[in-house]
Amino acid sequence: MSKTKFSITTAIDYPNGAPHMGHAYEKIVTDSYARWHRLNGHEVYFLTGTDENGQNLVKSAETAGLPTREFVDRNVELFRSFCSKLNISYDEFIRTSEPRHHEATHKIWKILEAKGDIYFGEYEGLYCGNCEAYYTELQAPDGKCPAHYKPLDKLVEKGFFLKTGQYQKWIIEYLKANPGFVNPELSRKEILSRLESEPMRDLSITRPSKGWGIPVPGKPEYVIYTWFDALINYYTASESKGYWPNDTHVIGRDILWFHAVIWPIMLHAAGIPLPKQIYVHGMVLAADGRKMSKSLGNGVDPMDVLAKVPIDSLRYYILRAIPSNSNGAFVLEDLLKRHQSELGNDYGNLLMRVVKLARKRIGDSIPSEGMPLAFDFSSFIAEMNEHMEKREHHRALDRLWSEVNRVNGYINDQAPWGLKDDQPEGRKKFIEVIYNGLYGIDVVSQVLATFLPETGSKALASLGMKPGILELKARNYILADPPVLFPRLEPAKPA
RNA sequence: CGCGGGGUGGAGCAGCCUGGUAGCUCGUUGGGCUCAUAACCCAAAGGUCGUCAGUUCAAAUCUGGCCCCCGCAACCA
Repeated sequence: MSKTKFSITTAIDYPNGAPHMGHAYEKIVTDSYARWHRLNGHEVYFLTGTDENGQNLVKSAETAGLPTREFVDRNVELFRSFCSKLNISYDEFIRTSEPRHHEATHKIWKILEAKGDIYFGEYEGLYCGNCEAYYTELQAPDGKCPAHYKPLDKLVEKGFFLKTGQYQKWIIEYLKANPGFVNPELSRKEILSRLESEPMRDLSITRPSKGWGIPVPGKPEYVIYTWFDALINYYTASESKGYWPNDTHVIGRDILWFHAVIWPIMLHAAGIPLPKQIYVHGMVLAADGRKMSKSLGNGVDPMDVLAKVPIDSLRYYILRAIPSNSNGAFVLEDLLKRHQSELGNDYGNLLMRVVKLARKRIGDSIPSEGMPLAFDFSSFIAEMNEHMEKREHHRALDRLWSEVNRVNGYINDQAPWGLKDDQPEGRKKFIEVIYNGLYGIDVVSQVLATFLPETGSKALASLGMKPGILELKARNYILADPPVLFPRLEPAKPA
């Protein structure tokens, strides 16, 4: 019997600098869904990668004083090692500079060109020479560049266009007929109202070549616009491994338009099936509630956070404290608080108190035979599934924590330390209570490992278990010295 | 009148669709326990639900006005 397949992607990252908190967020969220499906026995394909085309990279490389190729390679390495630091369990890392991606892009280009959906034309717009970018009248209502406050030039540029306009009606109808296609609902409504409010212009999909990017087939003086090729990465990688159409594209609000409108139109026009869902996560805001930005200097570097706390504290914070479907502020103090109270005191300490007591009074081997189970976790698992299915991981973690508290409460109620070894009934009851404490930790940790892989794995190791096997039944435990999973944070010493 | 989201005890959020005891997590205070990372468990205090008006027997919840905050606004990754 073949396993259920589940394929999930992140947006690919633009490597013109070091990875930031937004990248961390998207990868951690996507990773958790991938791991959740693996725990459920599904055959998972998790794709991430880098978007390596576009003039901005050429510019950034110049600024850095490096050849573009070298600059890009160096930054891509940063993204790769970033993923490994965050314990991102991707199955494939695609780079849009790879030949296979160039080939796939050309293939789709040619299909669309043959259909007459690509044409050569002129684009007229307001251009800022300093930004090397065009602005719309909405962006620059006074005709001045919003970044440089200088008057914009009216420029006419020749290039290729995709007839997105003629698919406007189709995409509107598709979004209406498939309410689950864009999740959450408010993102779908937002896209729909924009689509219905004004006519769509055709998308300019080429730029004059500066020797970097994917050349237009037969017209090497032009390169293909980054967005046009970038979106194709999902298809290039997934299709070759038998995972197209993807189940979920995980993206940020800022790139919703391209994923929920342009990408479906490209696929539809080329006669390729659409991905099943676009899941739009919120944006990580700075502590002041504004967008993290270099110019405001309000950003938090994920590497700085990792210097203070274990990776799983960051993962936990990002997954639980930032709502899955809206923006949330990243407050370092709040993260540190949760590290200590929720992770350390609630969960870490639960493991410690039960395992230590067990090893002291029973020993390392705790057989399951004859043990009545005090917990029924089936509704917990069912509710976790519901939350994850709805892409509400913050609620899933909330739910998970109520189980941590439940097990802690059970230990307190039963007060096994008060049960005496020299009375047969007391001894029997003691072992039962301890067994159930371990059982609770076992189940909770199996589920937790999908969000906090390192923590779950360490906790399970001290029960003699491995992550990845969730069984709601009695199992034999072989105990080992439990590690301090979330060390208490030293109060900042006065300098 | 560009589109959309939000304003609920100290902090972060749920509830609003389908009006009728305002719920959760953290924090605070008191108690319990002593197995454990001074951790855990129980209890309590704390809110005129942004504001003004309307509908209603009854509004955080429905309607309208206003104020404030935020995201997006298509050639940008």
